[in-house]
Amino acid sequence: MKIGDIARLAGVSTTTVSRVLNNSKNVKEETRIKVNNVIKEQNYYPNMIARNLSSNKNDTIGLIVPDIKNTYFSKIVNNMVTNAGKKNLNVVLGCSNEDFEIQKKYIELFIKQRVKGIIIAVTKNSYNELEFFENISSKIPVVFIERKINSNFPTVCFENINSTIKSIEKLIEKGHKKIAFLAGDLSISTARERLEAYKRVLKKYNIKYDEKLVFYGDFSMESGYILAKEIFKTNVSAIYISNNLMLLGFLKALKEYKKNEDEYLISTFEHDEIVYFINQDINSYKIPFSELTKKSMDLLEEVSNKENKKNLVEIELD
Amino acid sequence: MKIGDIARLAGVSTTTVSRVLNNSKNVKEETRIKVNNVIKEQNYYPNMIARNLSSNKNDTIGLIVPDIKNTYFSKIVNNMVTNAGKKNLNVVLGCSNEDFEIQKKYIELFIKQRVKGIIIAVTKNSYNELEFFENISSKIPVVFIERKINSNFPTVCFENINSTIKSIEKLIEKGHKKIAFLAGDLSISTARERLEAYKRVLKKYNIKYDEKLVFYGDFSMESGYILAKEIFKTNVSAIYISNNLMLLGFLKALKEYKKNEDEYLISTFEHDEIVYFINQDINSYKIPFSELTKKSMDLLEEVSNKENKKNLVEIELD
DNA sequence: CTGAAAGCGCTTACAG
DNA sequence: CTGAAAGCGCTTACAG
Repeated sequence: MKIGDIARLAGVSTTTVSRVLNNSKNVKEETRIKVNNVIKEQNYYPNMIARNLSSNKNDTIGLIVPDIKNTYFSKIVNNMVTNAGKKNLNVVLGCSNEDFEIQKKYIELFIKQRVKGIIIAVTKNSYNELEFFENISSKIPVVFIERKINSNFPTVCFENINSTIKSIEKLIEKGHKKIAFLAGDLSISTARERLEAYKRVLKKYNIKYDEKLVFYGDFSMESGYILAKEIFKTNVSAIYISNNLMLLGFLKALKEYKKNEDEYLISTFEHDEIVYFINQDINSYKIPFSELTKKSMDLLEEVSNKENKKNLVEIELD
Repeated sequence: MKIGDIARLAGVSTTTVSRVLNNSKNVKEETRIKVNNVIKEQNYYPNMIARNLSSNKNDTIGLIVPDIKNTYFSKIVNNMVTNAGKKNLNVVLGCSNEDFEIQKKYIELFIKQRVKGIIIAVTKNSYNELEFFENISSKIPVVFIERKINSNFPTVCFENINSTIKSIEKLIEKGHKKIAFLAGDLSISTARERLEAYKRVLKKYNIKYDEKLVFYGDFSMESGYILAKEIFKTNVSAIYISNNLMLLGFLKALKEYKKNEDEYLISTFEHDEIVYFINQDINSYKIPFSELTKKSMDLLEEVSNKENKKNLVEIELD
């Protein structure tokens, strides 16, 4: 069943059927009804492949995330798919698993697919590959989300520095001066920014920066678990943990070592609802993922039309 | 940059470029090299939209899941995308959120997109809509995963009944005769099959089926939480919980009521790694998600070629 | 081993 | 308000 069949059955030209399909103004009401009836009767679905080719448009966007098993990213995926669906846009998904080569493969796949654009939360170390991303961006609209690679590229992310400062202030307000910091993988912008925030807030409160209180991890549960054991050896009782997975690793260690829940006061950026089952008192943000996905789709649209005024959209948290 | 440009620059016809692009046999080595050089130089990516239209093929598959925030399904998505990527197939994703109308919208979107086929874990109650699915299946290859709707439709899922029987036997082996059962949403096949298994295993061990020990939930965390409180009123100490989310709800209640961890012996179908942080002693399966996704893609291929011998592929667990 | 030409199923100026 | 015809960027018999 193709547009020509509908045309024949309705006794009109394919042009007219196309107009009806696209809700074009210039169709007599009577004709429109006649055509729509045939479409209904035949249960006809227009071929978007053909439409996209001839109109040089595309209604699918490519989304690439580094780790969909991490609930932080599965929430992003969920929101993106849902918000895209509302606009009748499809989402093709790539999971890079933090591997640059796999990420590259998905990007190429999506370029060949001539998707409307690519929205990407890059793998670690991607900020070393600016040339690659410049090249890609010249072939297809690209919007970076969650993780920045460079201020020249269109990016939508959450405001990290002030948000993290506020989180750490909550610890200070409770009287803590010795605050441990669990850093994420510093080849990822969010990890760097959160560490920067730690340094700034200490300065703000005239607390001396102590290198021994900074523990370098990699955003994984494993590293949170390992570093927890290091922290147990110190006498700190307040901690900022740089992401949800490291928090889980930390909590796991807490449990294994039969530590009391309130032995540590913890702040983190975001954590899964699941954590409420373990410890109620962790300070974190409720992250507006839906806003992130909407704004990234908006920016993608602007980039497509080469009308993006600003490249960096930062979403404030509270 | 299109195939004609490459042809011109290489001094050959578009036919030849197309042959090179598709690794066709009949091209002189010299020509192939010449063409490939131009492709490299121009950083040319063939337009798959056009290829798909003219060859009447498609290299993307549509995947629809009911709830991607549930780690059970995000694991399926992750494995599907990864395994598809290895075959250079794209995956467009739909998240139905257990809503039949949304599911329908994604299906129609994917049909219009003329995807290679649809792999779907249906929403609850979908088994009431056989006519709809028959209709769809006549337009596009469809493979059902995880949840069955009817034995006439191509389906890949995990073996539920014997697997659940074995899980419950583990409780019986430890001397338990009074075993509570937390049922999932019975409009979903997996919930029905697990309940059936419960009945069968009781019969097998000559344990009287006691309606009061069956608690009807809906697969949600919330319902696990609520039913836990009911269970606390009874004197059972062994429980089968029908899925991962209900387990979490149960554990949450356990914690809130300051129950001892070993007060209940629990079996379940699958649970997130996260549960190890809460309770080490829960009996469950390690689910081979990768196998599910591979077999569903294989079956989709067979269905496409109308050469599927059997409609139901059940994956045994151990 | 190579190429001219028709065709995939749509859209879109253009003409009326 | 409607339609004939060209075009989107490929593939694929067919002929040589």
